[in-house]
Amino acid sequence: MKWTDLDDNWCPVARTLSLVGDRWTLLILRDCFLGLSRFDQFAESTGATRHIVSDRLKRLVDAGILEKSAYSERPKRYEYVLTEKGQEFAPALIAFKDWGKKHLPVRRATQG
Amino acid sequence: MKWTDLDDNWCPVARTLSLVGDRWTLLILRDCFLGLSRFDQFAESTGATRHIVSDRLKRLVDAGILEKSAYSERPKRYEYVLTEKGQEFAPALIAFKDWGKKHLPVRRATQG
DNA sequence: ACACCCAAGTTCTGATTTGGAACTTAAGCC
DNA sequence: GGCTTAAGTTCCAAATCAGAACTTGGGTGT
Repeated sequence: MKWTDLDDNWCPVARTLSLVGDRWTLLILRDCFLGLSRFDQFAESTGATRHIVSDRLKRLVDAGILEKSAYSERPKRYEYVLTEKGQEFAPALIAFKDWGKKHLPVRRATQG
Repeated sequence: MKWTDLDDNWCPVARTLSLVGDRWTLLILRDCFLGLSRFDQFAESTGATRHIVSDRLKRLVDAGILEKSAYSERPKRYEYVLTEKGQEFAPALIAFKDWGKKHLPVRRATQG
């Protein structure tokens, strides 16, 4: 079974995962909430390859979660911003953040 | 960059994703909340291959999100149940569920 | 005893997806 | 003309996945 076969699953969680169920997609979404909006920013911030960033942005735009618009005409330059549908994804990321803060503390500076 | 390189990221969302940032893992977690607990149940319910189920259950147990315990001694049979750490992941799945229900309605039975 | 069934995995192979780096396109700057 | 920026695309090797078969340990039926 593959990715998109979940998109008509009976379960709303599964349907959601068919769209955003991979780490890079969710990381890009996090970046959007942090105010980033450009291709290179996503690539640098997430650590994903440009290849992946390109693919995931396409999916997100197709799904109506992000909107691609030109912020410069010549040279053509685009930015990606959250649609309202995308904005409403915030609770999920907040839940991830809260869980991570509580259960996965960064354990560097080992009691130095 | 790979999966587990996110586990000491400064961002709690990224750290969370290093553990549960893939569709099968999250689908298995959903099943746990629905009351499923056995290997074959996860495989059938999620549609993931046994290979993947095996791998993801291991990760979840290692991470302390699920606990593996024998429900039968001879033959040895195991089940997987949410730890408290795992239980606390509920808000994230609820957020996914709510978002999916609102934004990704199943569009079959097309106005039949 | 012998054949068949179940649960929980593991193993195998071919197909798909990644990762990483280089290349492209279009324009501005010096 | 040559360097820089931004947004992608292309290429190949490596990692991961899908699907099916096999394994292990025991129970059930005859």
